[in-house]
Amino acid sequence: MLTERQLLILQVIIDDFIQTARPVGSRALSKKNSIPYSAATIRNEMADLEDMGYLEKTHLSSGRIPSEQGYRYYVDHMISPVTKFNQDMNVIKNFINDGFFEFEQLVQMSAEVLSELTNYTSIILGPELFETKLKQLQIITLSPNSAVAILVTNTGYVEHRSFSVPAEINPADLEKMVNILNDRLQGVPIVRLPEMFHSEITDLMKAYIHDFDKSYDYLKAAFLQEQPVKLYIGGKSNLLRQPEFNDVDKIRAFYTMIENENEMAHLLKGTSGGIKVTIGHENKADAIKDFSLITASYQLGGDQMGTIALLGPTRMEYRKVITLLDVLSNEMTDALYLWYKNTD
Amino acid sequence: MLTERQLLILQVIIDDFIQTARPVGSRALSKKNSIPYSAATIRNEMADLEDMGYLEKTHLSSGRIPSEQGYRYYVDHMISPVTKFNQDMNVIKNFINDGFFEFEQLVQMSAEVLSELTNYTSIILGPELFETKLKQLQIITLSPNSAVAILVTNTGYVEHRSFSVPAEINPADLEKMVNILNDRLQGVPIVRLPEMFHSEITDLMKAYIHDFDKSYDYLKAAFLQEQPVKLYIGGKSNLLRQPEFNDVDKIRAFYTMIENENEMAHLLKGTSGGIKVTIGHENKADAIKDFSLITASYQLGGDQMGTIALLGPTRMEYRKVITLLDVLSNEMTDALYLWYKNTD
DNA sequence: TTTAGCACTCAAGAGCCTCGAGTGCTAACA
DNA sequence: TGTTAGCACTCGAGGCTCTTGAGTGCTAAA
Repeated sequence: MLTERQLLILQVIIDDFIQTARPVGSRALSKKNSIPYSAATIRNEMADLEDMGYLEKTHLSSGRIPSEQGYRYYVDHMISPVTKFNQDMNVIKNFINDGFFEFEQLVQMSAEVLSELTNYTSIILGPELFETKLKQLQIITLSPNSAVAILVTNTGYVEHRSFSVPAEINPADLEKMVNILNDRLQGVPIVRLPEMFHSEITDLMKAYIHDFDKSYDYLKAAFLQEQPVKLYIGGKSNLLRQPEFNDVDKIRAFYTMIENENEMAHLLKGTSGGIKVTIGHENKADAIKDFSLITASYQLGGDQMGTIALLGPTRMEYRKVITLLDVLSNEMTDALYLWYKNTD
Repeated sequence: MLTERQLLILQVIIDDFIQTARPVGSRALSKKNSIPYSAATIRNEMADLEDMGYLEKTHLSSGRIPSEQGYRYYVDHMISPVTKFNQDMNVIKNFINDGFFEFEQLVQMSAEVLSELTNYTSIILGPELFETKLKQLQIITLSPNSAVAILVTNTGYVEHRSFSVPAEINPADLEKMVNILNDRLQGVPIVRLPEMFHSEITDLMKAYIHDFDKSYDYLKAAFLQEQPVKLYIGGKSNLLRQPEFNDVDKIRAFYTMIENENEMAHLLKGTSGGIKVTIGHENKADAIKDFSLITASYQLGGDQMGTIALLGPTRMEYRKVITLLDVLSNEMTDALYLWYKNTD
């Protein structure tokens, strides 16, 4: 268990290091008003904190920096609710309540605002279709040999895809099929669409449609092809301003990782509700063992919808980031609730 | 005018420097089989080429590197049609002819393939709606207070936007209006939509629709709000592998620029048909005075549609890039032609 | 228990040296 | 007259060494 004094010293060291990115030494600490002990005393405490694993040295005679365990303790026990960031919180609230016009836009702007306020990189994983339901399917013929397929969910999500129609397929047939599908599939959860397509519908349609198999394959491809995950990343270049990024190799590693959308999406997925902080080696992905990731989710009526995250150096302004993420995810959840309430 | 020998030497120097990124000296040159002159002779020629502005030194006693003027000459006079990149060309042809399913996907994949083949950063400016025509407008009511608006063009481009419907607006009215608009506006060029909305349609509808003004404003916002430009950037981290990027400040500058989508779009716009090479200071934007930009456009039946570009260091493999861009833009134009032919 | 004092450590930066790749110029050669 | 060999000179890069300053641990005194 840490003593009062150790707590104080640990906290001040971490706060200071987060600000300056430089190892903090006993003498500098002893000069602060908040710390009424001599350098020697502080040295003793620091040595103890190091033994306990909360601090580290960068080399034998350097000042101390927080270890990952130190950050962990800091995040778990030392982040009292702060009103210090009121101004930033208002920025978020205002921009959300400004009224948004489109869901994707809201998400994208959130990412930008967030990384601007924090100077870290923000990542937003778009809504999962998991719990949404089909509102409408539609096929629009553009020419004898091309068409565009549109799928709309009850949450207003629109997917579309244009494709060419081979000569042997009759566009009119396609439209007929889509009409039938529309009647029968409305309200079906998107995830169940593939099986419904297959099991329930085909019998009915076979009777009506000439050359059914080919047309069916076509529709299936048009509507059910898997969509890539939606990932918005804001402020990629922000991190370059952090002093830990003075090393070209680190930059390379960072950008190589961040451009791998699949890996990023994988990283964010599976974070359930609430705010979660992952520090350094706690991260599964090797590429961000030097980073901390803070995730929060925004929701629509209890079903998790998406994830907001901030990625920064382990030396991160945890307080600020946690506060802001909390506000943002609540505001988004509220906004989405208002937005979609009464949706079937 | 350059002599035979000067031409040879200039070309070899540029080729060599493009490969190695190191200043090339007279002695190294004289050892090459293709150059049967002694180091001293070469030194004399190099001095002349420097006087003429085609070469530079990095410091008083360094080897020579091409000047921007040198690259310009190289690009204008020394790039004979090359079959050397047959293999890469085939990669492009194959992937395009693999059959694509969606326009946006094609564009995005092109960007990726291109930057993979070249190791530079590729930028693709999405199609302009300029010449496309309206195929269909649609409004889908999700709930009493939200709806999604969808706009489809004759080229299969789909734009959509969800928005909330204030209590005082009757969704049935909206649908009625959209039906009327659909009848009257089909085939109208997208750019003319705003004026058509205003001038031709309002009189007709005022008669039919209760509380017309509000509903009208709403529809207008839903369908006519300006869309941001579509910009795909592929292989952003590729350039980090180039030796000229060993400087953190340069990296910062590069990423800051590349994330500014508007500026990038502006840079690519206004490049008419054909392939255009802009070297170093020939670029308007300060941020890429160190880079070269090679642009090509892909077309649909003569109307310019979009721009493909590659951004790299001035020390760029111009031959390869030009060859590949040429192939890609032709292939895309062909593919789009097949795709959209017979479209109204 | 706290503090002062002292010997010790290390990173970072400045200064210096060496090495190698390059140049320009001059004089000799074909 | 064009080409080449030779020589003195230049400069960047990398390796050494030294100094400085911020820091530590340990011991002994208050």
